[in-house]
Order: sequence, then C-alpha cells, then structure tokens
Amino acid sequence: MKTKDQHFSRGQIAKYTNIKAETIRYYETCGLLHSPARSAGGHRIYTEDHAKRLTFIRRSRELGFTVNQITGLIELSEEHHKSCSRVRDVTATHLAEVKGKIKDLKKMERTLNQMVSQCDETSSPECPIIERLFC
Amino acid sequence: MKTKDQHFSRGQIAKYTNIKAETIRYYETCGLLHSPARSAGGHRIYTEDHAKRLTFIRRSRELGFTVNQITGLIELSEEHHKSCSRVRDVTATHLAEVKGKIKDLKKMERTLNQMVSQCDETSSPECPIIERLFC
DNA sequence: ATAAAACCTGTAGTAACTACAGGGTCAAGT
DNA sequence: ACTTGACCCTGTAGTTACTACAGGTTTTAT
Repeated sequence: MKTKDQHFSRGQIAKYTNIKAETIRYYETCGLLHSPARSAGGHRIYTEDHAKRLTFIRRSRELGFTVNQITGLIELSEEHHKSCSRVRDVTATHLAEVKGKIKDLKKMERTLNQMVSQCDETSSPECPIIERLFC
Repeated sequence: MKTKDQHFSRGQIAKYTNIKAETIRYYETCGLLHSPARSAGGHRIYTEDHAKRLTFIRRSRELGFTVNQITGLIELSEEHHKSCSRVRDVTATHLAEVKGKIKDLKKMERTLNQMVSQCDETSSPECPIIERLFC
C-alpha cells in the first residue's frame, strides 16, 4: 500500500508544481519543505509527497499567506484533532489583513483618480498633482 | 525675499514632518533628500525646504509611490515646462498598478471568505480549508 | 561642570524570493 | 567508453523601504 514512488529532479518538480526551482530550494532552507533524499552525486530526489506539499504552499502563497503562516497551517494540518478551528482563526486573521489592505489601496485609488482627472481638466501651467503633493 | 530660515535638528524635523528620524537619514542616502548643512560638531541642520520636500515624500509614499517614482516626480516638478503630462503619466501608471493589486486582493478575499464560511458550516472532522489547499 | 538627551556612523536585519559564479553530475548519443 | 550539453550543486549577494542596533560624539539643560 505504498503511494506511487515517482521521483523528480528539482527542475522536474518545478515544472510539475509551477514553482521556480530556486524558490523550491528557498522553501527547503526555510524549513517549509522537508529535505529530500539525494542521489549518489548529491542531486535532490523529490517524491510525490514533496509535490503535494509544494502545491499546498503555492496555493497558500497565492492567497497571500506568509511563509510563517503556512508553516503554522502545515503544522495544524498534521495534528489530527482539534485543529480545524485554529486553521479557521489563522485564515480569518489573514482575511482581515487582506481587507485592511484593500481598504488602504482603495483610498489610494480614489485620490490617484482625482489627481489624474484634475490633471486632465486643468489648463493652468502648474501641475495640480505636484501642487497637491507639495502643499 | 528669503524664506523663513528656520532650522531643525533631525529629531525636530522628524516630528514636524511625521517621518521617523532614521527614515529621514535613509532618504538622504537614497538621494531623495538633499544633504543638509552640518553644525560644527557634525549634526545635520535642516531647513524649511527640507521639511517641504519631506512632506511631499510622505504624501507620495502614502499614495503608494515607490522611492524611484518619487525621485522621478521630484525631477519633473523641478522642470518648469511640459512636465505636467509626464507627471500625469507616472500617476496614471501607478494608479493602474494599484487597481491591479486591488483586483488580486479581492480575489484572495473572495476565496478566503468562502473558506472561512465553509469552516463555520462544516461538521466533518476534516478541515475544509486544509482539504482545499491540499487537493 | 555634569549628565541626560539627542545625534553621529556603519552595519545588519526584515520578507520572499531571484540571480549569479564557479563548480560537479547526469543522460543521451556516438 | 567517451563526450557534450543540460541540468544540478553550494554559497552569497541583490531586491524594497525601511528599522534597529552598537559604540561613540555633541548638544542642551541644570
């Protein structure tokens, strides 16, 4: 009852998981990804398990989780009881941060929009954007 | 017809402009802020002009412009002809980036929202967030 | 005159990669 | 077996915009 013991080189798993080879090494030094076995000549040999974890990492990064948060999520995913509510909490906290960033960016967006349209409408020789930033 | 030649120490201008003292030194090494005169003992002596430029920098940073972009804006603001449309372009480009970031964050937000509510509704022992990230 | 507060410099740390340089290894073809 | 080119190895430095020291000097207030 073994899983398929397919193995990959770093370049192969990079393509397979859609993560750059250098980044994969970085995740290893970070402690996010277990060090794989090595060939006689020292090349890393990754397994399907590494691929699964890398996909987990990629999806989490795409959702904006930090490497630290992902470490936490992986730890929680490995406990087999009572972790779900803590996973929920990590996610909810992160969601709140994302909402905060959206709010900040929207404020920037409004101001930038105003500045660009003022610029479009102006006929004076002074640039309204510069004026606004200076005074 | 001189401007008020009020002068400030680094700590004073930091308070006045609402930028941390260390950050002000950083802006100087970056080339964003002109090096001020020094006292006999080597302490920086800032003027009202420095304060104005620092305020410009702070406002620009609050709008998400990078230090490089701000360098560009300051250069444009110092040309006295034909710079307004280029300022507009820098701003419009930045606005587009901000919009892009908002879009990305909103996508994250939707997914995170879904994950949290799935978690709230579930009664299974498996965490739906983890499941979703893994598969 | 003294002591505390503020200042000076240079350097290192932060996050999450990315990009080398200067090697060694692997797989395929001959 | 041998060559060659693609791939991999390590360690280190660069990216952005700060922030935080350490160890020393100057200023300011009493």
